[in-house]
Amino acid sequence: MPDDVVPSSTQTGQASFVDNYLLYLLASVSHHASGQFHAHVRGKGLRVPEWRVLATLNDEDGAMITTLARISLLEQSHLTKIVDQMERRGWVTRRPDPVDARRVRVFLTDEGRELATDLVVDARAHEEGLLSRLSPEEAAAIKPVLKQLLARLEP
Amino acid sequence: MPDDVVPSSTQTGQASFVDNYLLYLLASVSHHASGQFHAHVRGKGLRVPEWRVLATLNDEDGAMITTLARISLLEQSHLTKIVDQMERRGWVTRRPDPVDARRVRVFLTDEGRELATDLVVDARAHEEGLLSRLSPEEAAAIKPVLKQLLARLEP
DNA sequence: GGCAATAACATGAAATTTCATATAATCTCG
DNA sequence: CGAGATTATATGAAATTTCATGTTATTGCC
Repeated sequence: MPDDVVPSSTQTGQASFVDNYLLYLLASVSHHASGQFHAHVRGKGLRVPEWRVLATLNDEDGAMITTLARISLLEQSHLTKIVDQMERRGWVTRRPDPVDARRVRVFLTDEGRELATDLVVDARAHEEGLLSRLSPEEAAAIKPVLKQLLARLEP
Repeated sequence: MPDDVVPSSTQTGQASFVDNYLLYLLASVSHHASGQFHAHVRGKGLRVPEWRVLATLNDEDGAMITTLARISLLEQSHLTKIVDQMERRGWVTRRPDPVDARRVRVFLTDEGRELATDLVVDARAHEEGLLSRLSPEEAAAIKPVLKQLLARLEP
């Protein structure tokens, strides 16, 4: 067993740390899988954060800026700027909350809702394509596991 | 069944699109789980991309700029700048590839290796904490599923 | 060998994102 | 009721990240 067979560096390929590190696997899968759909989103003339906001509003129209930011995984001040843009583009409108004047509620316009609806259809189709790459058992397991981890994480 | 019980918006909370969308679950879990460790990394005076590069080099010292960028999920030109910083900080050094002079190989300095080693220890501990929040079955399933999806994704 | 095509890295400007802070409204509670 | 604390959003400067391109080196062919 000559030791000159083994390179001095750890480039032999097997069990490296990163390739088996949960946070890396999550980031990597998210990066590559989302990357595919993000290319589609950009092709339609949207930026990624805009797509996130549309999808969130499609679920819960009239959400507050802060809520949108939290769900969209964006900073509040960043989200304010995204909404500025989207308002100029005619996809959303701001309306003050009748109860609490500090709050700004963001609503989809008709055009925005149409765009959101279309993209959600595309997203569902893309998701199906992703899940079809897994065995039925794996496909059935992945979302529950992620939801469970998420549930035990945020609080 | 009076319809004024149901708000006009879809704020009833149950099955929204986003909360069940695979790419959102991945992004969200990655965001929140990594966020915890990233706070630790920043507390040690590193930026997140620097930690990624250290971890990658710890696995494969002397990697090329392009390889580092791909593994670290960063753009090439961005990675060049990260390496600039890390070189100034004394954590890595650049050396030309003896075979192909276009290539730049990045090596950990002693200080960089020490930092990387420490952080990998911390990362393993943090990962254990995350996995402990799942049932044994879930914990056993998550990495294989992610690896499988990743394997069927990149090519 | 030599020329076109490709690959690796660097660079500066542009775009995006974050940070610190300002403004305004609401809440808490003495 | 009112002063201080807190919450929601906006804003401008600073930092980060991306984009387009430049330079240098290598490869593939003819």
